Amino acid sequence: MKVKQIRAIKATLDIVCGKWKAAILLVLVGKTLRFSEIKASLPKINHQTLIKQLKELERDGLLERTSYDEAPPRVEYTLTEYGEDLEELLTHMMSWGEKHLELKKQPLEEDEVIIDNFEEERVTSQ
Amino acid sequence: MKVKQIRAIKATLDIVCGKWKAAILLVLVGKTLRFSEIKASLPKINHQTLIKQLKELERDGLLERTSYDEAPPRVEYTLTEYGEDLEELLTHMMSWGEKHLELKKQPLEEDEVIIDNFEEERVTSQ
DNA sequence: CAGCATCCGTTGGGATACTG
DNA sequence: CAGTATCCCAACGGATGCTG
Repeated sequence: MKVKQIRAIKATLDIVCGKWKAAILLVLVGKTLRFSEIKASLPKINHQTLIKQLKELERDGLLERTSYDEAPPRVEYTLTEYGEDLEELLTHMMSWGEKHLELKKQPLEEDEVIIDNFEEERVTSQ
Repeated sequence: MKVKQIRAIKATLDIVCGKWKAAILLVLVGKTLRFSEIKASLPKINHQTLIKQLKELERDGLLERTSYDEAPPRVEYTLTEYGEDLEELLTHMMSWGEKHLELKKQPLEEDEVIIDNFEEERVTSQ
């Protein structure tokens, strides 16, 4: 076992493990959205929290922020190459998570709506 | 965008995002280890913390705990099918993380030793 | 050896209010 | 509209001490 490996994994997790990080990234895949549009896609996220998480994602090089000097202000966010690369990984996580949730006898309902509150009661099952 | 997808991803992240979870899982891949052996592989982890994280991983169905009624006590941990399935995902995370770390001009040094302290100073680069 | 109970400091998400 | 500046609280990792 190499430290190298676990370091790389931790690096990934540190970036993606924020409560809304994955959702934000998914929303932005293949698109360029304004702050308000992201917010609209994630109704339950706190305004301030969204700003923080976007900043972190920007700092970590996953997305690019473009600020237009207008009134009213307009700011757009796009995934960088590395952000887009993450989609594949997120899909992978999704596959595993689905299988695991089914195992736990917590079948997911079909749901076509926009991302709303995906957290809710996480069954701690103890 | 479906709530379903992000829920599955969150389920995965919730399980894997503990500070030592990934390391513990990696150590256990393909093996059956005693508590003390896991502890020995992860010198920097706190005794109590390891117990907690193992319990969570057990609760989440990733590993199985076998307690032998002996003196001194002996307890062994093995990955379940679902735990083993995670290896592929962890490898995927590793690939992405390596690429990302290289981008950040923080090349990783080769290191053949056992998992030690892989965290240390995470360069926040701001 | 493995585990429990307890306490503690830090952190991260969230709420609120205010700016250009 | 987008962002800053604070404050708050719950949760987690970690430290210590005790048990069979």
